[in-house]
Amino acid sequence: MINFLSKSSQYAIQAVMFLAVQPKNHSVFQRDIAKALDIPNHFLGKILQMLVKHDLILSQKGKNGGFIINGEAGKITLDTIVRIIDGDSFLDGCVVGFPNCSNDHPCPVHKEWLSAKNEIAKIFKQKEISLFSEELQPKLNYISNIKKDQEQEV
Amino acid sequence: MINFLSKSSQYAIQAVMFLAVQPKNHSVFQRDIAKALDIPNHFLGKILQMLVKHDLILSQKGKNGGFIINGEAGKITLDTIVRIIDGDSFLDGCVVGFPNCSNDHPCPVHKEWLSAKNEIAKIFKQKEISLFSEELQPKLNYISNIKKDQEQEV
DNA sequence: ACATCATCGGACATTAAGGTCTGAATGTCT
DNA sequence: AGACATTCAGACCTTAATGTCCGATGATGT
Repeated sequence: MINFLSKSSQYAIQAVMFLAVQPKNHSVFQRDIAKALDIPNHFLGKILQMLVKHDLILSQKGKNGGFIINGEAGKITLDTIVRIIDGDSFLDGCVVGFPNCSNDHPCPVHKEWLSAKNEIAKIFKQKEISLFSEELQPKLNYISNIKKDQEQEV
Repeated sequence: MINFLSKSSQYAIQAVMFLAVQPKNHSVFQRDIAKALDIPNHFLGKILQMLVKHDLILSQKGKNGGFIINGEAGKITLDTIVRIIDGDSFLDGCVVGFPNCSNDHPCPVHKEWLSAKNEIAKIFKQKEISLFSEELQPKLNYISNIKKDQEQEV
């Protein structure tokens, strides 16, 4: 299976979704996020730091510390997260890797791939985290259930 | 930039396109394909071997040897090539990497991503190599021009 | 002030993809 | 038959992403 997004981006998105689902003003420890989502703890650490630096989430050191979503959780889009982690050019480039493929000088699949990329870009830009909860509560439950499943196993 | 396809798949597709564009019964040496498409020579070697094993292209050893497309060039789809190189599950899996995401148990972006994947799958399955030449001759020229550009530089 | 706890930050280890090299196998030409 | 040219096949190296470790930093409660 080919990863469209890097693991780092995937983990970042998962973490933000998880934090967005928490009760108001409820911060979570890194290790608890890692356990709930089955992400390597220290690897998650660096990803959370990046999200903090870009003000998507807030961190608090020491006792009763942890991470919490910054402001309006719903305003964060997947696009924002991926650009922070994987950079702005995550949707650029030729699918089949021709070096000088461009709109002026299109490779054989250029037009078709452009259309697919636009649909992907739409998903990433339009969908704010909050929309998922408004549209489909069951989907939001998916994420909180991950934690519950984990606890039941222990 | 994130690679949707692996380099190996990209190189394989490029090589097949290149061979499909050659004059009838005209075989090409590995090193000439590599030079024309700017692909590492020996790396291309293994990819060509895989394509030979799966009967997409034919090989001939010795003097006047080389590689040539097998049968109806136009009948080869991108899907066929990618499955040979990257495996059958190249479009499976959750975009954001949730471990147990499925149709029955969808993650927050499951439905949207499914739709995007379907469009991508359509591109890869429907589009035979021949269609590109029928639809858009300039696009086919793109590939032959790569070789010409190379020759001019030397 | 002090002990404690969790994030922060850099160094280091592991893994998988990508790429290189060399010799064997096999074909063609004279 | 012999020389030669090319693919075939495996071992090996390199690089970037992923994952681990540990000490420094800063906040909190007593």
